[in-house]
Amino acid sequence: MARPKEFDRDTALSSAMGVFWRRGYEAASTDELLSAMRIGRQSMYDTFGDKHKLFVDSLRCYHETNGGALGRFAVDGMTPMEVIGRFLGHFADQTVEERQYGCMGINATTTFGQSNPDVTALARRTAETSEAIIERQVRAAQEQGELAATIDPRQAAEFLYATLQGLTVRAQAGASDDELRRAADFAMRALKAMS
Amino acid sequence: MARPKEFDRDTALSSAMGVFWRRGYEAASTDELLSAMRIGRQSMYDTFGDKHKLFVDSLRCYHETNGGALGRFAVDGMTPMEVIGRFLGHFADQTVEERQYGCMGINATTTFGQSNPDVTALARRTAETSEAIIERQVRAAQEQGELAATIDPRQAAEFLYATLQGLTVRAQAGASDDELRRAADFAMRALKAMS
DNA sequence: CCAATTTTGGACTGAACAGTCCAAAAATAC
DNA sequence: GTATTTTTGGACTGTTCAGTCCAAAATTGG
Repeated sequence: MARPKEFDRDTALSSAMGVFWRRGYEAASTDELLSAMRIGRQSMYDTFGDKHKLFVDSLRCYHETNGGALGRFAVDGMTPMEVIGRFLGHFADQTVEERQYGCMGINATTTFGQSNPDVTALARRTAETSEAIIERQVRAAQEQGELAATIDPRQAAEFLYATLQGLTVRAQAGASDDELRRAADFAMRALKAMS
Repeated sequence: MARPKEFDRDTALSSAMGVFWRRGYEAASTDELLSAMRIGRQSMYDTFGDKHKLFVDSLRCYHETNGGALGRFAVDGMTPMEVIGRFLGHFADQTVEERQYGCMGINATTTFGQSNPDVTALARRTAETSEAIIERQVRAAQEQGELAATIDPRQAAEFLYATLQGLTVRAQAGASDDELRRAADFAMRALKAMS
């Protein structure tokens, strides 16, 4: 057999993801990507094809490592409604830097719209994953009597996910801690008030 | 005196805005902008400075022509809550094309984050304008007894604006009519349930 | 009708870009 | 140790980009 690759594909991909996330598709030059990935030009083209394929793979990597991020907000001892509250309120725990990079999925959506099938499909998968995680907490909240049983869990999850995306954009735009917290609190209070 | 400009500045700017809105900052080449604006290269540089200044001016133009767009949703004979319902539900009236271009302000935010002071300031102004329009309708709804007087109008407006931004992103990502309508309905029902 | 001033558009420039090519190095299998 | 295969990195390429330059055209004031 022949010489093995010196680098780990997933590690390099993760580095590329970071660059695309922070800089966006166009602003991320191949040179910048290669420096961050710590691999040679040819290795990148051999392994990933071209810049656009690398981006799609990076977005897939983001989906896999961060798409289930909501799931990690659930900590032992928290009630389902407390978990949902953290979904909406987690911006308070973020640094200014983290906020301003926003969500790579949203950034990809606003950059490519639906012009790219791969990006659209990945965005859809991320949305489905996230909504499923939220829906599970809504159902749990209903089972524990924290939330009215008459609420449609799927609809509630779609609403909460849209609100979460909105808060992400507001945070990226530089909204204050107070505004973000107030909007999240309001959403939670409105949810609890429903019957 | 001397020869007057052959083109109208605002008309040209409006055309540039359309290109930046649809294509994004980087993807909009100067050639594409000039074709759309129907002016020569030199005229653009003389009048607007450079591409980035043209973008900021375009964003300002967007703010001026579309920032108050929410205000136009209010039609005679509608109750304040019906108007708010249209804020959140207007996506149903949009074409697929309109949806996928999203909101130029959000697109600018996800492209530039807070790295550009002019963009940040304009995004902030647009947010303030929109929230003020929403807040006015919330107060009106309270005065007419459609909404509990105990609700803080500003907080409600912040919440509704974040939700609206989220729905815009969901629409841009290709969410179905049904999902958009359900999420908007849910938000309205939650709002009405509050005391 | 002429002088002054500005617009205009096409040619040009230098830089940056994504992507290719190729020779040398490295690692395995035998 | 050698043949084979693959990686590697740097040089290279053609294109595209934002922005500049300049000469000709156009318009107004007198």
